[in-house]
Amino acid sequence: MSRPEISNRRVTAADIARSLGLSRATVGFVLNETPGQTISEQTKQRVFAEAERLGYRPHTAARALASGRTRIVLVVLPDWPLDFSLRRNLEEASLALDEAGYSLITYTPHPTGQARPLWETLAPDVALSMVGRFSQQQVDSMRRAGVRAMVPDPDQVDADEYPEEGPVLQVQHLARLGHCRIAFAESADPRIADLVALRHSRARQAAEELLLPAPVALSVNLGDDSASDAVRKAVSAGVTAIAAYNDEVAAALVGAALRAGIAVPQQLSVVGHDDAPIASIVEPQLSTVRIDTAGLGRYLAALALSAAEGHSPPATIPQTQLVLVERASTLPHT
Amino acid sequence: MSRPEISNRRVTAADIARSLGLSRATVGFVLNETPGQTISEQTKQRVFAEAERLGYRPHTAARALASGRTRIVLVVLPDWPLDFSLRRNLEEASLALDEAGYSLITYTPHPTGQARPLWETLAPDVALSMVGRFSQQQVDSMRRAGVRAMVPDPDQVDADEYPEEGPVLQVQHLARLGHCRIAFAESADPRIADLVALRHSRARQAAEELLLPAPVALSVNLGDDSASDAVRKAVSAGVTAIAAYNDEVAAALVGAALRAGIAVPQQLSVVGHDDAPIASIVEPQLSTVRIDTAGLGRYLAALALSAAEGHSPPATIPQTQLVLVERASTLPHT
DNA sequence: TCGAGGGACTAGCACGCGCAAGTAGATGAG
DNA sequence: CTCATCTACTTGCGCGTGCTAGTCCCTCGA
Repeated sequence: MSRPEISNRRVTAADIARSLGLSRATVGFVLNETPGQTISEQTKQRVFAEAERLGYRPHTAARALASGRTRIVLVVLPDWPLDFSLRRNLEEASLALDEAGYSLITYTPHPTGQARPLWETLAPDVALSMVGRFSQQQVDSMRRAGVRAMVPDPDQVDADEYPEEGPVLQVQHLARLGHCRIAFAESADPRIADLVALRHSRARQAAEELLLPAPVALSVNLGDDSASDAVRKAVSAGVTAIAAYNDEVAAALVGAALRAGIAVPQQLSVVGHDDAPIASIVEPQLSTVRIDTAGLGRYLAALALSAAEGHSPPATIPQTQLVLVERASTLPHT
Repeated sequence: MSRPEISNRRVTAADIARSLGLSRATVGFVLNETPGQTISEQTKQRVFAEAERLGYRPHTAARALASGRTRIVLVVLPDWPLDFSLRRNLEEASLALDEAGYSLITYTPHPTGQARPLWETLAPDVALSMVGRFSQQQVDSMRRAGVRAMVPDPDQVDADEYPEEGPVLQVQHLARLGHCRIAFAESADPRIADLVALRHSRARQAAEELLLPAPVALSVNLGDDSASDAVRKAVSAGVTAIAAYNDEVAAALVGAALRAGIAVPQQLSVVGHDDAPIASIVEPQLSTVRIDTAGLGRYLAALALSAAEGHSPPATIPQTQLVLVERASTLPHT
């Protein structure tokens, strides 16, 4: 019934206390659910109700100053455009962190390195790298800025890499369709060279295990004509099926093939990776590998949280479910 | 534990003062170059030197609490992948802001909208939208969170509106090809409803000026079958050409048309917007509108700064050059 | 009757900084 | 010599929270 008072000042915990005839401390204890305090249930409810009524929002800066923790997780991203799946991961992670009262902020360091790195001004509780390990210089800078935890932990050298199983699924799928001459199409973008190489090598391993010849290596640069060259190279090498680094590369190959008069999937099968929107947009729709991005995102969040609160990290990388989605861009070899 | 003790505490302005036998206020005045204070040159130099020596970094949270300003500029980005030029412009803006003591933080609101928006926890001084105007709900939320300035300014309804000329180019292009029955395909995504509506209305205006009937309104939701419905609706309305909100929508329409046995561009022309990578990936390659964002970065920074400090905005909007890139998805009406 | 032992709170400091209001000493005008 | 003015500082409050160290009252056992 009673409307929140109209005032340009922001609502503080002291306002709640005053309006309820309580002390600031009590209000703080209730709102933070501080352990070791005995507050009557009735008072708690009154505080919650009044906070709601007044539209109270804790002042982040004040809280950070008092507690020494910012409740910020800084995710350091590489300089290349985000894969669809990575974006979804981050969204999922952000949601999970938000629930725990943390904020996820993304940051791409500048190549020039002129500006102060964002962690110096934000002083996040946790810095999480999606680019590999932090450099010693970065680690020092973060420590000085008060970053209490980093992922991967610079003190622990053992690297638990994400087991890229997607390319394995791609190759197995193509093999099951009877394709023997397979190619793997890399993205030529140097900034993602590591991940590209990893996926390529996993594809090679998978082929080896299936006693297939090593995949022909193709390279596609989005934005120029290299996809046409790649298709030409593949065809002249007798390739009947291509596993692509991701859906964009796959789509580029499909487009180039069609332009060259090569029917997809009748003459050439192409399988993508990530199940990005583009996979179901293009014609023919792409067979691809779907990643359990939600699970991965939650894992990321759990990793950051454990680092923030000093728990031990989640036991294992969840066996995220990869699924090969069969659409129209792959067909049995004839 | 693991490290030899290096004075665990962070360096504060009080440390500098103590070490120099000065008061904290003096140090503060020097470091902030506070106007209206007379400090001897010698003292200034000693303060600067000592700050440097001790590696002093102002505590952002404390400063924000005391001054009421966070010196953060929050750039709200759309949910689609950023093209390279926009990325570089953001970097440029970030650099320029850094020089002025501000930090640029990017933020992409979550589709689910479940998490608290980042501005509530960061309380930036300025929120800058790259997605069109902020919704009234967002504006209210930001005001409540203490955001002092927004770009574009929600109070100035017509000012500094980015003149969306892209749709005009699309319609003019289609008209020049002889198409009369034109449709505009919106994205159904509610997150970008404002920008979608703006482009749609610009397309409508352009059609009107060319004495064409108002474009048929189509709505496409990436990820479901709505593109097929849209194509069906367009064809039954006698439409021969579609201007799409962006390249993804355009690609989805092209895919759906092909699947329905409608030849693109022979029976249906489609023109996209943004010149995103997908535009040159799909087959047929999309005619689209390329946005030249050169210089936009520094302009953005200047815009944010003027909003932050209450100056009048920079006079000159750089004349961003829009170009219609003609590819294979549009043909003259027969 | 008294004191111990809670339950339910409150008083108040610390966090690091910005900034308004003061103050001691030097200088110059009348 | 007095007083105003200026320089070069210092004192100290307040920003909104988190949290330690109480305080007050009520109940209960002896």
